[in-house]
Amino acid sequence: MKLSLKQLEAFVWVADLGSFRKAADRLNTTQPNISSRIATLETLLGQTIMERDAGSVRLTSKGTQLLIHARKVLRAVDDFADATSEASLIDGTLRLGVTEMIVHTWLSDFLKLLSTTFPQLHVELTVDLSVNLERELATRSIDLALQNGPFHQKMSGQIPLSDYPLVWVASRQTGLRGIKKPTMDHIAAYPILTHSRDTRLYKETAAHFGRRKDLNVRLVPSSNLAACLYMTLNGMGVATLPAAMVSKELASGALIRIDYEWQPEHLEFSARYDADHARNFVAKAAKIAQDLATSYHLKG
Amino acid sequence: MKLSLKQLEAFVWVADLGSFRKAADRLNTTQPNISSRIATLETLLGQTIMERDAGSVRLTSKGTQLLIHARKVLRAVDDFADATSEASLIDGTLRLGVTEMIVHTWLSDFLKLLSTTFPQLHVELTVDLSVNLERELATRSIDLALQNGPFHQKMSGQIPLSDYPLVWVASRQTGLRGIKKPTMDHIAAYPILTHSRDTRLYKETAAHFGRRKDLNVRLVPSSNLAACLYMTLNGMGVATLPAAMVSKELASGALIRIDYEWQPEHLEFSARYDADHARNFVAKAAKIAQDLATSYHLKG
DNA sequence: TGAAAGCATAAGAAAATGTGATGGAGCCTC
DNA sequence: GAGGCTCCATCACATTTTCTTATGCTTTCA
Repeated sequence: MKLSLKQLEAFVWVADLGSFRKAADRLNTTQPNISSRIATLETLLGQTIMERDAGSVRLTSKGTQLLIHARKVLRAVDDFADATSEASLIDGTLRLGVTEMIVHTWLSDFLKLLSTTFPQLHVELTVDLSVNLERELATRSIDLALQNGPFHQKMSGQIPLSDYPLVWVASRQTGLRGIKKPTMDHIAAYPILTHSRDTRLYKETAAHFGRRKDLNVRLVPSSNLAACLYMTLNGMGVATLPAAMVSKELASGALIRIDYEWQPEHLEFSARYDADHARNFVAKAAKIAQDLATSYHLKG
Repeated sequence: MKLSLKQLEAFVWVADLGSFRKAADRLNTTQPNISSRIATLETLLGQTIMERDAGSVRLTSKGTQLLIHARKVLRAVDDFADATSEASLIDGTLRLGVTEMIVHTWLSDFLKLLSTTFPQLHVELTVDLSVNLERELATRSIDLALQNGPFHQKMSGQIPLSDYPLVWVASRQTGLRGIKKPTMDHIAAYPILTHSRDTRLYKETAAHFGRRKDLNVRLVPSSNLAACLYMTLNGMGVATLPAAMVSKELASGALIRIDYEWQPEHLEFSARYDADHARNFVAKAAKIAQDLATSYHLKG
C-alpha cells in the first residue's frame, strides 16, 4: 500500500467539491471508490484528513495543510504532462459551460479545434445562462465558461474574447422593409424580441424605449435565442440579435437588417476559469477559444 | 493505462544510475519491472525518453527535458509526505555509507535514533574508506556519507559533524609507561600504527617523523582501525587513534595514553549528501547525525 | 570467441483498484 | 415523528494493473 496520484486526486476533488459523490462523478468513478481512496490515504498518513458527518465534509486542520501539498503534486504532474508535446497525455475531462450565443456561432468549430489539439480530451458541455455559468464556475462544477458579462465575481483566469455587435433584424414580411431610416415609432410598432429579463441587453433596450412613455412598447424577453430567431423569422416582431448569429439568414434574405440609429452595446464575451486550481489544459482551451473568436471577428 | 508515480520514480532512477538493473536494485524490484515501467511511460508519452543500446542508457533530448519535471513531481510528493508529521509515510531506503571510525564510536546510537524517528525507514549500510564513499556518493550508490575529509568533490549538502581528536596510545606493556614527556626518539622506537597510506593522517604522520632521517621510523599503515587497535592492545606498537574509540581501553587500563607533544590534526567528520536530488529524509538523517555527534562531543 | 552484462519479452501470479449492492446516519418535509 | 432523501461506509466480487520468474537476444570485454 503506497501513496498514489489517484489518492491525491480524490483528496483534492473531495476538498474542492465538498462531497465524495461529486468527486466520484468528476473523476468518472464510483463513490465507494472515492471512499476507499480517501480511506487508504488516511491509513497511510495515520490520521484523519476530513471530518465527515452526513451532509457535509470538512477538512481537518491537518487536511487543510496537506491539501496545499497535494495540489502542488498534481500541478507538478500536470506540468510534466504539459512538457510532452504529444498532447495525448492530456486526457482529462473539460467541463465546458457556454451561453447559447456561443452555440449558435462558433461552438462547433471550437469543439473541432479542441479535439484536434487534444485528442484525448473529453469535453462535457453545459449550455446555460451566463448567471448560472458563473455559479457553476464558483462551485467548480465547470472548468471553463465562455460567457458574456457583466460578471459579478472576479475570476483569476479571464481572457476576453471578441465583441459581438448586435444588429436589428426583422422578417422581410414586416412593413419595415422599405423604410430607409426607421425611427423609434417604426420599430415600436412591432413587438421587440430580446434577451431574458435579467440580462444587460434587456435592461438597456427597456431603458432606451422607456423614454417614450406614449409608445406602449411591447418587449418580449426570451431566454432562448433560437426561439427568438425563430419568432423573428416568422414575422412576430423585430429583434436585436448578434450579427454572427444571423449572417446566414441575412444572406439568404430570410431576414432583413434594419438600420435603426440606436443599438445596444456589443456583447462582450470572455473565457473564464479558475487559474489557481484548473489544470493546464483549461488555460490552453481558453487560449484556443480566444484565437478562434479573434479569427471570426476578422472574418465577420 | 495512466501516469503513475512508480513510472516517474523508475524514470528518475534509471536516469541517475544510468542502468535499468541498478535502478531495479535501488527500487527493490526486478529489472523487467523497470523495463515495463519505462516502456509504459514511453507509450503514454508517445515518444522515446531513453536510448538504450546494450551497455549504456542515455536520455533523449525529450527525456532530458522531461526529467526535470519528473523530479519536480517526486519532490512535491516527498514534500507532501514530509508535511504529515506521522513520519511513518517516510518509507524509503536510506543507503548509508560510513567510515570505520563511525562504526566504532556512535553508529549504533545513530541507527537506533534513526529508526525511532523514522520507523518505516530501511537502512542499508556500507562501511568503506572515505575515498570510496565519495565515489559512491557521486554515482548515487549511497544517499548519505558520514566520512572524514579532506574531500575531493564539493557536495551540495554538507553538514559538519564534530571534530575527533586523535590521541597517542600504547599498551601498558611497552616501555613508554613510565616516561612523563616522551620525545620523538621514544616514540619512534616502536612501530607506529596508523591509517592507510592514502589518508591525510598517514601523510601527516609520515611528514612529522620524516624530518628525522636518522630514526628509521617504522610506519604501519592499516586500512582497518579495529585491527590497528587490536595490534596496539597486543603491544605491537604505538598508535594515534580517535579518543572516542579508545575511551574504554584507557579507562580499563588496557591502553595508556602517551603525552607526546605532537599529534595529527583532529579528524573532521561531515555528513554529506546530494541536496539537489536526495529525498527529504536524507537531510533529516544528516541533521540527526549532527545532533548526535554534537552531544557526544559535549559528553566526551 | 566465450563469458558476462545489459535490456526485452512473455506467461502466470499477486496485488491493487474499481464496482454494485446494501446499510446506517443525519436532514428535510409533511 | 415517519417516510423519503442524501450522504458516506462496508462488503463481496470483478477487473485491471503491476510484479515476478524464466528466457532470449545483443553487445562488450577479455
